[in-house]
Amino acid sequence: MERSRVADVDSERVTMEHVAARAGVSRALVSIVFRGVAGASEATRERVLAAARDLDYRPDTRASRLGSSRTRTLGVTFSVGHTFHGDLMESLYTHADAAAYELVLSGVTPSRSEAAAVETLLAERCEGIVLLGSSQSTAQLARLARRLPVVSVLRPVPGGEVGVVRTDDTAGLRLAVEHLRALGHTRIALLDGGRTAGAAERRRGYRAAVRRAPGLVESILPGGPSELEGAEAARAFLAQTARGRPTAVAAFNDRCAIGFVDVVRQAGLRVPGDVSVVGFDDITEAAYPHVALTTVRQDAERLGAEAVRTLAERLDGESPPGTPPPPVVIEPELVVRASTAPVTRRNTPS
Amino acid sequence: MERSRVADVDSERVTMEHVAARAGVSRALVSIVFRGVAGASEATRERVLAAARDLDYRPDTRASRLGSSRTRTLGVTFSVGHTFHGDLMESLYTHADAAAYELVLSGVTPSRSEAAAVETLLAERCEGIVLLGSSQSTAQLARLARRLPVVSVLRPVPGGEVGVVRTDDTAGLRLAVEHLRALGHTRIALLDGGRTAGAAERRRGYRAAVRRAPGLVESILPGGPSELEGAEAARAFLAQTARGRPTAVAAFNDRCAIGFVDVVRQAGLRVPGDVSVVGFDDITEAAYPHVALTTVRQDAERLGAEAVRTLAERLDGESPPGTPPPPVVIEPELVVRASTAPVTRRNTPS
DNA sequence: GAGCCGCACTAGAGCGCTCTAGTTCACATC
DNA sequence: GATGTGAACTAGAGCGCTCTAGTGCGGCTC
Repeated sequence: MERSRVADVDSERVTMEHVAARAGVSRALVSIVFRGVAGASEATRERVLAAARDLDYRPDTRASRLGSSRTRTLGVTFSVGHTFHGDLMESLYTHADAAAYELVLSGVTPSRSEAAAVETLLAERCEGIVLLGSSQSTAQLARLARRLPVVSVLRPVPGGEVGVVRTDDTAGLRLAVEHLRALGHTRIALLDGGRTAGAAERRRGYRAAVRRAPGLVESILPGGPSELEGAEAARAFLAQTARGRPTAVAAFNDRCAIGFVDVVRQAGLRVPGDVSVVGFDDITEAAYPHVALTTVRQDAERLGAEAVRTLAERLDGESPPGTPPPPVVIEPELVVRASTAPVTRRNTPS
Repeated sequence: MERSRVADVDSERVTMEHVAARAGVSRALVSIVFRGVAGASEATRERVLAAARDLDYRPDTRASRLGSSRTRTLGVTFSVGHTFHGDLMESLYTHADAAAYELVLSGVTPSRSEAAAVETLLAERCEGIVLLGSSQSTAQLARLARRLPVVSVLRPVPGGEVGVVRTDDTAGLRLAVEHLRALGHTRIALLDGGRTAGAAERRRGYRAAVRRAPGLVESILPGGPSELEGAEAARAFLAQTARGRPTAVAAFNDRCAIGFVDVVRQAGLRVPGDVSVVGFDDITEAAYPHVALTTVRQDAERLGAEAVRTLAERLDGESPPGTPPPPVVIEPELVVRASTAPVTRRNTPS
């Protein structure tokens, strides 16, 4: 029963053999044509492709990966529905394609852990793995990196065993703080990112920038990766006396900043009139006219490009095997929009 | 050169053969253990698993899919970074797992078309395909459905060749309009979704509801799938005289609603004091306290479950092959939060 | 005309699994 | 003791490709 149904399916399955028969050549020749390597005359090449088109044939990737010594496959773990991961993925697809690698995606959801996602990538025999905003421990990552080349995007990993491609988070927050200071702000708060990837570095950048500049006052409000935490931070912000409140805020990321802005505006404050806000990432929404968020831009295009390059160079033997490449740190860029303005008498009632 | 490097990799590769040798059994027995089928004694089973653990072995999915007549694999196309697709994916992973299918993801990005995404899924020899919010033409989808079972989630497809799992969009907008009417609103506008999946049905639902209820005035503002279009619609809304403006708005989706609310609030209007707003989807953000959007909830969990069930039943031969199942239409649910309120004298200056 | 080159093409042995058709063996049955 | 039974296990032929090591042959040189 089961067998017979399967047999039906089998009979429909068109393989290289069928294409070869139709084109009047050997299987090997068809393989040569589809891999795009030398060894077939132009005439035959076209005949084979025509036969394949007629039969609606396309090579079975499972079989080709098995047959070849290389799978030319890169695994990617990411959070499904995460806006910035979407931007990164766009870049990964482009550059993987250019480097002749295929991408295998494995999503991380509330009920599907990153470890499980990685497990399926290993079972697929990916040659390298890209982790977007990994939340695994350094030890776990190091163990994985001993198996195959791994690059952590967005999240720094100490120890040097794991490849890292990230934005200079520390410099990013320095940029944010200096921008606000140049506008005359002295009470600049940080909406912290807690334990999220990159948060520790941004906190460090904030602290360093505040301490270096004379007259700045350090003030850290608990925040987090989404609008929810930004909104909560706003409530804490509003609970302070108007006199004692910071006049500017640097947020862990754009979504956090957007949640913050939403709530302070609903409370009747003006952004940037009463409080200036700087985000981080430059997600698509930040550029929408009604949001117009000043932010520290992470270059998704370059982050993706470097992640692929890092792995491809190791896999293609262009860089010494064994030694993972040094971390790639990309400089962020301040994008000034309409959520920041010079400090005014209104928000510094001295 | 190339060869030698590859040979090194080969030597590291641990296969079923190695596990079998270590456990002192045949390859076939190891296969039996890993597939979890009957035919191995408990003692042997444990010995094999122990050997596998020692060698850090995991079966090669490429090879197992090739060897078996079934791949037990479902392909999914989705928009990377799309919030609601993230919610759906969560459900898809859960139910695919329960039905003993694996998911293969293929992302759609601005530079990677849905057709290209489908192409890689076919090359992977998926047994069925789930399309989230497909934007392909009916003809393209019908052609694909002739090759293998396909289910379109969120987007209705006429013709009956393609499986469909969706929310009753029409009923959803009726729910929204009736809720607003019950609050006393008579001028209820629709922020339209344009050509996005589901938009036509929602428009129809809005029209029907408005026409059925005496006293309601039809008013459609161009909108779209993101905050950007919601914000633009808000500007058109604000351009109307305060007297002539609708007192309530039903948006194509939550993101559109959020953009709308943002802009009208920045213009000094109160939501829901001056204008009530209803969204659609019930994305995570809609429930955040500072957003508190009244919305028509699409049940991501059930949509995902039905998508998997539809395909699994056809593939496992439980439903007659050839005839695609009837469309599954899931009733939406109104979630009342704080963005809607009874009409007041203030917003109906008669 | 012998010898050689290089292009176009083929044979066939893998790749790491699955799965059918066995084999083996302890134990029960008559 | 011959036979049967069923559980535990194995042999080996695929699955649809890749890729090395060929073969065949037209054209060139000397």
